Amino acid sequence: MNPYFALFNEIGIIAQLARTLFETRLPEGLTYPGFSVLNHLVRVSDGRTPLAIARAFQVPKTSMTHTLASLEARGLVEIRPNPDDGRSRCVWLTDLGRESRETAIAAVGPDFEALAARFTPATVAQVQPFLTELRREMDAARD
Amino acid sequence: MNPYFALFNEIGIIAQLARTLFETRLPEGLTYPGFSVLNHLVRVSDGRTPLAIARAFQVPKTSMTHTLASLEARGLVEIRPNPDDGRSRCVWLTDLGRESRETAIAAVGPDFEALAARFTPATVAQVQPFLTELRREMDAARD
DNA sequence: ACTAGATAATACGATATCGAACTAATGGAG
DNA sequence: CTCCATTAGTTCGATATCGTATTATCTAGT
Repeated sequence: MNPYFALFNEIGIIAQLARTLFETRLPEGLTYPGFSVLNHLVRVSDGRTPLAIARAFQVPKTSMTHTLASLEARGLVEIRPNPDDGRSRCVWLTDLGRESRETAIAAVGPDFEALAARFTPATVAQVQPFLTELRREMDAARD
Repeated sequence: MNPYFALFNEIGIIAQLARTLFETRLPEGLTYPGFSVLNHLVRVSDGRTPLAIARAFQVPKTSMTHTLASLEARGLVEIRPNPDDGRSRCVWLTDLGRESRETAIAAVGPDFEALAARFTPATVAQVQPFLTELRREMDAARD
């Protein structure tokens, strides 16, 4: 089998397994995409527009509208007008949103520990650069 | 950031990018999950039950019912009674199903080639064992 | 052989995803 | 300043996903 095809096959399965596992740990009502958005906002700082977030995740903006509406309804983010652009809006994390992210991350702690027993952080660190480079490359390729 | 968390984060993004890219290449009407099932049946041989396939993909069996119904409606698989178990059924690839898989794989050929320009098969082969092992481990962990 | 619990698959309803069409605001060309 | 092509976001409809409940069948214990 084509080695690239095999690579993506494996990556796809791992992503699916990780997602399913993670979802069982998430607090009630918080979805995986919802969590991902919270996490993204913490990592790159909030105040982003819905479109910028949609692009970061490579999902249609309509999907992001839906995800954000759900997060807002649960009080995990606040969406306010963009002072620089009347068409646009800015997404801000609430304290509850930050807490929910922390809680979710803490909840998978034991899973990570189980994994650490089998794969040392050093081993993981060895693969990380390749994956980061691959992601960057693919990210750049879509235009 | 936790190295394991970062790892899955990266893997999740790559899977998403690969999926989106792949979907644009698929023949009309064939979905990504649909293709994945065809591919799975070719790789591990067909005649599997819906439940076995659902487990292999770590998706609920109701989802697989839906995916298989769609594949069957398009004539890509045939679903026949399981001679060994009256409750169950077996999924068989049709010639058209095999062809569709081939076509889909061929359609991403150019993308793979573009990738090969940046990542040699040797580099990929270097990372593959880690990913395979990780997948195997996570697969075994769910019970 | 009979019954109780387990298992394979489906039906149904709620939610998620996403393309196409729409609305509102922006910003550049004249 | 006035158009108008572009852009941000939403609405709507079609399809996908998945949890719960249901039906049919199997299997183990008696």
